[in-house]
Amino acid sequence: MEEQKLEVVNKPTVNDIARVAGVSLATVDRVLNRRPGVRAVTIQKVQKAIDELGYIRDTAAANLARRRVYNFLFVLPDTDNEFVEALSNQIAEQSRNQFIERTRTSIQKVTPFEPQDIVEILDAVDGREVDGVAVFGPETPSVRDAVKRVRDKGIPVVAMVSDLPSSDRDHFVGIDNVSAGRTAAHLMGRFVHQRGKVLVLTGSRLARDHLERRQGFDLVVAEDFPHLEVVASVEGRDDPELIYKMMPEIFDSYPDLVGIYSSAAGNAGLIQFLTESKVSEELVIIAHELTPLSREALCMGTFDALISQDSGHIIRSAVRLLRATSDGVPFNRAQERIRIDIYLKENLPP
Amino acid sequence: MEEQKLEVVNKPTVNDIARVAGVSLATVDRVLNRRPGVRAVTIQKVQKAIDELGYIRDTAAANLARRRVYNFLFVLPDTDNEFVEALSNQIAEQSRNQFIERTRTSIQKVTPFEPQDIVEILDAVDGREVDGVAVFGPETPSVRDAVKRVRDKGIPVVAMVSDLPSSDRDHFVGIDNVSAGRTAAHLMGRFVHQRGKVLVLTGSRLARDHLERRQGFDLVVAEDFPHLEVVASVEGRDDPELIYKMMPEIFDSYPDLVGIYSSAAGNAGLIQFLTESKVSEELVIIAHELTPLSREALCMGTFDALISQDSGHIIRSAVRLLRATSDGVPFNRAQERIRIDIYLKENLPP
DNA sequence: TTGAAAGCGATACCAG
DNA sequence: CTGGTATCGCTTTCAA
Repeated sequence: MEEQKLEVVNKPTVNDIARVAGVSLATVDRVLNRRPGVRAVTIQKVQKAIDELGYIRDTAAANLARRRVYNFLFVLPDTDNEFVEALSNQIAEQSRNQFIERTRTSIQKVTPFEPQDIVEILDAVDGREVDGVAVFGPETPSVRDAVKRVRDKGIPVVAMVSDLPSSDRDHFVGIDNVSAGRTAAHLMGRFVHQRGKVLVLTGSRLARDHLERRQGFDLVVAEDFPHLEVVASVEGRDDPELIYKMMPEIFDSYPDLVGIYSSAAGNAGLIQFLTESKVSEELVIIAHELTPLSREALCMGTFDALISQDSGHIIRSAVRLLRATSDGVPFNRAQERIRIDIYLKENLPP
Repeated sequence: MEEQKLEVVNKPTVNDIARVAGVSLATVDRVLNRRPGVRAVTIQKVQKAIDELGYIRDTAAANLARRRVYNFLFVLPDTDNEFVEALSNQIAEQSRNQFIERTRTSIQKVTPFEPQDIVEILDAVDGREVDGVAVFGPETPSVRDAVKRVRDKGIPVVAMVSDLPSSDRDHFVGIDNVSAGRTAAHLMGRFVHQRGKVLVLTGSRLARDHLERRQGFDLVVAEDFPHLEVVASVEGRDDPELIYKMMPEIFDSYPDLVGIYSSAAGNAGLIQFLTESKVSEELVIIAHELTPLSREALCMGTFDALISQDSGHIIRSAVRLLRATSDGVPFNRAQERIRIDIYLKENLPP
């Protein structure tokens, strides 16, 4: 029959399964979605047909029929930090496209470095309203536990930017921060020609990303660049003003400072100090995240390189992962890998 | 069960338009798809309803009803070049996912640096079988004209990796190659400490990407790094053996060579020569594209840095652009921008 | 435990 | 010119 020819060319549908298995559409659907109320024998029959035909579900059609809408919640620290702002902006900008793809996103801002806040938000998550959560927050036992509780409710959670490892984690959306620190160290080692001291400006010891960066940085300097010495790192709490105030003392303490690795946020304070105080042009500065401010500093030559992660990619990736996890379908690891971007003044995006 | 709360936010459908405009579904569809046979007044009515409701078409549903299948053709040079291979592999790897998204891809290999071949393929493209074409090829007048002819048939074309500018081009999927050359120069300038000569190893003068890279490289060295001098560039035709054979003479001619910018393909020949001949460890080598071979060279310290573009991203982007153009819908510029990736041995992907 | 039938949002064919 | 209606692939009542 002609019918057979079509079967070869077109991809099989639920109707094909039903016909081959000799059951109704409803039953096929029950088996497909692991719904109860089907005899074991029937399940076998249907499963056999599914396998034989090499059935692949048409998610678009399924979502249409189901009138599925994904509701995702983003939990971000409530700072005026440019990078966090970039993430918020991306969530807003992408919301139109996400809308078209049947997903709605909302943002909850929480007090920075205040785990208890995150815990409360997470515990308040209602599975009837929220289909997935993306969190950017510190890694503390309480946060980890709260994340686990959300997952136990069957709601997928992804960690953004800073990892929140757990045995049953869904995924981490961000760069390998140890590797980012190593990269910064390599650039520092090769950009600095003379012998001297290097300072690491960090954010908070609660922030896993900051710790990892520092760790990677120290390792590589020690291994590969004997002409450099990393001095005790300074905690800037991502606070521009604090950082600005701390700088003079640092330069007094280390007259032979040849480089600064600004591994966290608060670059505004650093930039302000550097431009005001006219430090040596030789001083190599490597910072994190491409933002309007850091971009400007890079162009002016105040910064020498930037280690960055694409905020647009992070948000898209978080949404794709949440959707995939929510549907129980696989995702493309390579596509979801967030790259460690290196920016010099020559490869800035337009 | 609880009442649905977000009911208000339901997005309008064709039915809503029909109801508001007081016409039938079929008429709404005609207006929506700019089909003929509708009175101007009626069009006005419908358009008004569309605008009022803020209608956004559900592409998934439309594609379902239309049983739309996108057929895209990729035209690639027929070389054993690792980067081209990576592109082919990506096309193959992604085909499963593309299949799910109703798009089929096929590949046509053409003799490298042989414009006539591309022209023939392009002229043979049949609009009934192909919905879009992605080309990676040299920029010659004949190729440009052939591309134009394809577009005139109403078939979208995107250029990959190497741009094929034209007044009515659809899009270019790849990095800004001038900027890539500038980036390589900056790294070279900062990595090389002593004074000396730098060689640019290029591929073909037909390849626009190679030309642009060289141009950017020269510019930045001249501007910012007076301790370096760029010598006449050498054309390796992306051929490892040729490159291997040429190297000894080059080193004889320039005893004070301090760096090589391998701006094209054929790195295997360069690597082979370098490892065999034990040249100075000081020599800085910057090459293009992350491949198994170049990755190894970077890890071993044979290469100092790699400028790269993500082959997976390029293919995904080409497909998304072709689909969007084909449907006449807008796309997200930021998402489709291919980054100039810089790889050091510390930030290699796993 | 199973099936028939009514949609989801959009398109397309056939009448009128 | 315009409208009615079947259909796309899948889900979901409601009956049987």
